[in-house]
Amino acid sequence: MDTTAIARELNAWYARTARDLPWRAEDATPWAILVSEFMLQQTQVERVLPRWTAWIERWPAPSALAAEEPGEAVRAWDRLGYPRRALWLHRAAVEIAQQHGDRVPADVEQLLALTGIGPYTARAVAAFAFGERHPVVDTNTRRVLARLLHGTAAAGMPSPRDLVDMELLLPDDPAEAAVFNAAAMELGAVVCTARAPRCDACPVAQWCEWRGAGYPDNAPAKRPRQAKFEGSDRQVRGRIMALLRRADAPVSVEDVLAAAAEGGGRDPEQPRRAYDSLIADGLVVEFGDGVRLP
DNA sequence: TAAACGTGGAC
DNA sequence: TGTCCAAGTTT
Repeated sequence: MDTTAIARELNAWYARTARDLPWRAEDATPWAILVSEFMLQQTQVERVLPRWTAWIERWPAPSALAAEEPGEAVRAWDRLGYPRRALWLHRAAVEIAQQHGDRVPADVEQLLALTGIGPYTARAVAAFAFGERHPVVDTNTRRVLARLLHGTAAAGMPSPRDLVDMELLLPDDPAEAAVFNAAAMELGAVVCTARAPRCDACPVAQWCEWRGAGYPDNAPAKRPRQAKFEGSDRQVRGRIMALLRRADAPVSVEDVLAAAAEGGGRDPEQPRRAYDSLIADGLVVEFGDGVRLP
């Protein structure tokens, strides 16, 4: 396995074809990159683009966001999903403003200490915003590594081995390594896709173990698939959040529970359960005799 | 450690 | 139409 050739070809492909995304621009600030990573967690590029642009324009620095109420972050988050991320991003902005002099830290350990930043995001920010050499492994890269290195149709459960695998291919030069991290993600996102991979467009197809084995249907066991969304507590929580984002004044609990019940679910306790969970998450707060965003 | 956490696009 | 899946993190 010629790891040097793989890195060279993949980076050249990236230089040739990479999507022109604003957080990849030369003048993108570490804060702008950090915001993009929060938004991109479990969320596709196309849906993130308009929210990211508005966000960076409105809050060009962590301190600008930190000066707002958390609910403003939740509102600006709009329908990106998982609104707890908006709360966490606001919290991270406060931490950066107060503890790091309004500068996003470059150190992985310090990034990991920020709210809402885990192993992926910490390394992504260190690599993409500061050019540090780290293996950055997301779901796209895990699939690419699974096929290229292990000859399996899909990745298994996330594991520390993912970082070891990536390190095997990662160029020594930090700048090239940063590009390679982005290129592996890009390949997984646009060519080596989960459903219908476009191997004819793949710059590293000649080294791909899965292809060499004739595309066996050998995907390792994965975590059980997501529960049905229709009728779920998630859906009900989403309804409540949509109502409160729209409201410019506190909403009565009765109205909130009524909106939560609109789907007409079987479980009579579901509206209250969803409401209580939002209170527990801090996404909804009681205010006077009503409720609103925090 | 596994479950919980939104929303929308693709097929 | 229903299922899969998407730049993960937290408790």
